[in-house]
Amino acid sequence: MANELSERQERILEVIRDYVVEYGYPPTIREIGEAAGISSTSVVSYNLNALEKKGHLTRNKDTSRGLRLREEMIAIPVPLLGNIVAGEPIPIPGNEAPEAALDHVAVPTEMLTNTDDIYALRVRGNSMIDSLIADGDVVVMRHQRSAENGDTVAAWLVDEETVTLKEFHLEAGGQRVRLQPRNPAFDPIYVRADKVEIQGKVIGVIREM
Amino acid sequence: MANELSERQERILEVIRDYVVEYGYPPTIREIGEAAGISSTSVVSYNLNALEKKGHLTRNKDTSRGLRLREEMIAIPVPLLGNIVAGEPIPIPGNEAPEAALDHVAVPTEMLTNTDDIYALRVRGNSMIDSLIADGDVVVMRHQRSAENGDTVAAWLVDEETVTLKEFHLEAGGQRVRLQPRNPAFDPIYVRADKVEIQGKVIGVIREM
DNA sequence: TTTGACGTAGAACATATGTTCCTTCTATAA
DNA sequence: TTATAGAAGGAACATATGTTCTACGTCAAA
Repeated sequence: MANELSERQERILEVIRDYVVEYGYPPTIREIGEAAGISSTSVVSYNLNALEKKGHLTRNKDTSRGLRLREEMIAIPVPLLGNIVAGEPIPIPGNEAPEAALDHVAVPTEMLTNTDDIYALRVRGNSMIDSLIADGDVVVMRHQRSAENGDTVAAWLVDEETVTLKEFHLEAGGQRVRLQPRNPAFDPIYVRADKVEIQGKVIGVIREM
Repeated sequence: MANELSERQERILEVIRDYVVEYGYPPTIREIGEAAGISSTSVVSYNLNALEKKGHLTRNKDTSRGLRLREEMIAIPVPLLGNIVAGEPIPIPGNEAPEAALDHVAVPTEMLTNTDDIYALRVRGNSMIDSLIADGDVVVMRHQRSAENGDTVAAWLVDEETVTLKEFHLEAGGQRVRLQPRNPAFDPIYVRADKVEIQGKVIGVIREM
């Protein structure tokens, strides 16, 4: 029973997408109508409600431009705290200086659940190449001091005084940590558990070319 | 001369960011005022104009919620056309079936200039590991049949019947193509120019973990 | 002190924009 | 055919929302 979209509804969705991309905010009912070739505002509203019922968007009553696509195309501004270099610890998102962010990068919403403790770093140098991360990449991080097996974490190697991004595995009854590169062409590193400090979890990588 | 932001303006920017994340569209002047502790709409408007002059956002006259942050947090919905597997040619974004997209992924605006001919593919398998791309990654592509030196392209190797993502270099007076992995630990491939077909240019990679 | 730029308030105003209501048209079931 | 529901069109309406104008306080230059 009509869970598919009418041609008109497909068109409306497309119009909204295009509009948001162009202007950065959703269109009004009249703008949708104009772009979709619908003269009556009530008809647009009618179809918008139908689209909401079918789960393609959300409306906010009595609110101008008060709609949002389910596809959720909004990207979250994440503070870009600086560069990550192999020889230095990772800067922590301190409450002290939230203004310290160099800039912000847009991160696709799907990549995030809650936005607290999330920050980004631009990678300098190719020291992370064995974890498939190159010079210039942006890594999206969640700040945390512990990790579960299988997490890709930023680990501070106490002896080497180096940060590295690797897959975390606690072994030998918690005595030893295996840091597994995400690139199968490279070998894991084994370190005594007390010689590793977790600085955060890697939740995403964004590379522009 | 006052290119810095006043405390109030910082606050307004923050309010807008939070609001957009929460609702998917920008706040009204009154909503900004309420959240920032400003009683007068004209003051909000005044500071919005100041922020526009300083380049932090754009306003659209007489338009409700007609503002957009320069940081450009909108992500663009890009059609996710399918999987890329080493043994098969890359699906082309055909006008025939624009509905063929499996899904859409949000791509940070900065990654894109114009949105035509852009599509995304999910990588299956680790055959692209030498270009720092792993199983599960999403590659953002621009469809094109030619490439310039230094572009990272999706290349179809005629003899091997394989697609690979590599840096493109035309050498030997156009006779030979060098396909350079983006990972310095791997060696380049040399192919006769007529044995390579460009299928598109890689403009970005998104990895969620 | 006076002047003027800047930031702030509050109220009035104009209009941008969602909603409601009444009709009309079509298609399908009774 | 008649009845009923879905979809569409148009106009009137209510209000959400940006703009304008006047006034006030502060601060630095003249």
